[in-house]
Amino acid sequence: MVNQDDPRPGSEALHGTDRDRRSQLVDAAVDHVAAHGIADLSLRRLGAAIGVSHRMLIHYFGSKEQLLVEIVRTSERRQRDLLSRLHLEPGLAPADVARLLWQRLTDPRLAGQERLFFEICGQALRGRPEAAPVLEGLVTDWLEPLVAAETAAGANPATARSRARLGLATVRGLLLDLLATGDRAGVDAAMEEFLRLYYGSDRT
Amino acid sequence: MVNQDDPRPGSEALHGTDRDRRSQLVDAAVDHVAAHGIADLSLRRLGAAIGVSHRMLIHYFGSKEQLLVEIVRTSERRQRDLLSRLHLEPGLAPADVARLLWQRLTDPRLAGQERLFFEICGQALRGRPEAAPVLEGLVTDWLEPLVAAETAAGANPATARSRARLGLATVRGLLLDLLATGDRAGVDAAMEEFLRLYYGSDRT
DNA sequence: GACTTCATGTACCACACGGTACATGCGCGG
DNA sequence: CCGCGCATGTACCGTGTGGTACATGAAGTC
Repeated sequence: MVNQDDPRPGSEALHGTDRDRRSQLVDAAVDHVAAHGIADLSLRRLGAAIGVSHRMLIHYFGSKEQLLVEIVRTSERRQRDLLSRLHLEPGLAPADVARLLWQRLTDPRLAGQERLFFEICGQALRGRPEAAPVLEGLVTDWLEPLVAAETAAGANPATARSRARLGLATVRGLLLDLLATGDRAGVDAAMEEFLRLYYGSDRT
Repeated sequence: MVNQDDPRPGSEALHGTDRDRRSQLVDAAVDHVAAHGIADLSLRRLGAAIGVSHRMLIHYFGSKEQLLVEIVRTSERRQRDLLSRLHLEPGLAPADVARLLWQRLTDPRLAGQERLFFEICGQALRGRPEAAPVLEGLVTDWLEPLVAAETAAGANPATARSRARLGLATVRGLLLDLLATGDRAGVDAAMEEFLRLYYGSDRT
């Protein structure tokens, strides 16, 4: 009765509702963080925002650090889901696939997530531990499918890797531009210019 | 004798040594911030690091906010100086100019500054007020010289703008890739691929 | 040589933070 | 109906923060 908190939340002691509550909390936390940033997050404010006392966040996640790890992981998963959920009808030209992907990425409803992405990058580059694992997958995780697409399109492996890396970097750079300036038309035009260079001027 | 601090540092009351001291402090602060990040900066730690009491930082800058403004502004100025100090001998092909600029930007000694750039971006995208002014100049300030270079190379204005925007975004995306992965060779290869697409395969 | 000015330091304040101890109350097994 | 386990809340603690009041001492002035 002295200490009734399970010191190992997430262990086998958690079943059913408890696990549900936990993921429900982390979902709400990601939403809040996508909207308000991760920089000056405090357990108290987060708790107040999602309707729980900061005590419970500690209870479910052990510490602020672990909660942040969970938030970052979940946010990453959401990002990746967005790509994998992109089921394309076959017969589309690569340039059109890219254009479609760009359209989805720049959906204003995703702006919060994209901002969060760059914010987490900034923190991770500083060595903030809970954001550091992101750096690993930041490039490589996205590279694999892109390389696959390039090789399928007939590029030799080395070129495919460079081209994939280039495409990823350009998309991110333009995304940053869009978030900073909000100049949708200008950024879209730059993207079109890129597609022209990347896939050739003929849209097959 | 009650309050001997000038409430308006930077006003006409500051002359000579005072102003020098101030800029000396902000220089040291930028160095420290480039090395240790801006996220969890505290006046006390910064003061200890650069050899001054946190009291004096308040004295010279009025508040932490204003100090951060100064730091960001100075860091920006340094970045831009880096570009303008790039006096190139004429007769270089645009692709070679770009390659040279890329070499300088990716100098490991600049890694701290580059990281700081992305960190500030992340914060600014969140609406942190002292970083917000950065967003304005983040694209446009760099676009002007690039557009000038493109038009000089014979592109029509609209295309020049899109191409400039694209080049800037790609450089930044690849810079982020480099900082995250450290894979210098891979990123350089992607850059070469971009230059090939951007300026054509022939290196005049 | 007394007076003033001002840069700098020391000690302090109120506050918000992460984290902990303890209370409370709900839901379920007997 | 009881009793226990557990989710949740409240009150607290130590710490570090930005910012302020006041002390101190070294220059410069008349």
